Amino acid sequence: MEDQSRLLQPHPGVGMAVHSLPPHSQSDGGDPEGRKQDIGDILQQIMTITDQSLDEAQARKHALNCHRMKPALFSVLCEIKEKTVLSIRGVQEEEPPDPQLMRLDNMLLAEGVSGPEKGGGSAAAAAAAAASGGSPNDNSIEHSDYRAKLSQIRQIYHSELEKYEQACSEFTTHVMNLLREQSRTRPISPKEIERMVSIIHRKFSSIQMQLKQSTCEAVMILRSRFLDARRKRRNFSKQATEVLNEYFYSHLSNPYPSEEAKEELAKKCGITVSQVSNWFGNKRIRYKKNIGKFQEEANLYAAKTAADATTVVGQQGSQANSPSTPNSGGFPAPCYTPDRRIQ
DNA sequence: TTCTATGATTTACT
DNA sequence: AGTAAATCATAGAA
Repeated sequence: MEDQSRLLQPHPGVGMAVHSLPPHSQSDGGDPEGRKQDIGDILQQIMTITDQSLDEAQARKHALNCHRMKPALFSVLCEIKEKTVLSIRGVQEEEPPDPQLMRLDNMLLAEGVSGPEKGGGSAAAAAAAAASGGSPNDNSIEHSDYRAKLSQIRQIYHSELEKYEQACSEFTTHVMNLLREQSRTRPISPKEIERMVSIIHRKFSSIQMQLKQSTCEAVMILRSRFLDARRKRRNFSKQATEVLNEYFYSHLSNPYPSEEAKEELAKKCGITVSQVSNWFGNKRIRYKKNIGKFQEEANLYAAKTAADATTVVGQQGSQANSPSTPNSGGFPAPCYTPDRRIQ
């Protein structure tokens, strides 16, 4: 605290620079030549202080500190300082927020890497789902995989960030202590300390920026891999296709399975409900577009269901609960409508 | 390599 | 929300 009060305070009793030395310096014989010699000596000592060993330098420093001319020299330094500080001031003050950094921050926030952790990274999953426009309830395997990888990235990011912050604050306090220590021998304004701190922070934030950049890259790579995986098409098993086709052709007049039916089909085929929906969507449109092409297939499945029906009918009586007649043979171009199905 | 089949995605509509 | 229609992208056949 005592140091602080000393910062840049013109030494009491000392007015202007070299010309007004403390009175007792003049009692040194009052010889101008001798005084010049004296100052020259001191300056010489200061200049050569770096050439000495540490112990010598410490001793010298102490000696200089106690020198009777020290206050005068100190005040000179203060004055010089005051002038230079004035010229520095204003040159660098404003710190415009880096657009690049803001972009990175925004992206990390959007991806759920930075910002508050929401229950098990669901924010990230939601963000991914929203970004890809996919239905959020399927692809659970990929989703969990993606989430796991993302939370890993998140973890690394945060631990690194913490490390940087710790290092930064450690370094800052170290430098501040150093400056405070130095303020015993040279005048250091609080402004200067502030400046130094901001320089340090800038340096560290540029390192942080690198971290953010590489984190963003990692997320991008993960994202693209994830999306690629989703886009990668795997044909359904023969058996699954058979089950779906069976349903489709036996419900040809109304090939719109209910939610329950879809679930059942999904279970039978080992695929998701939205895959079933996709399949029926594709099938309807493709069948409608080119009925002729599907004729053979239709006949095949019609015969199949008919055969199945007869075996069941044998025991049950009239027609099985197949809701529509699998009008085998000539397929009239059915005109599907989502609400009142066939027209 | 090209072509076709097919699962997934996108867009627009109701 | 569910669908039609167009489109994308890849698997698998030729």
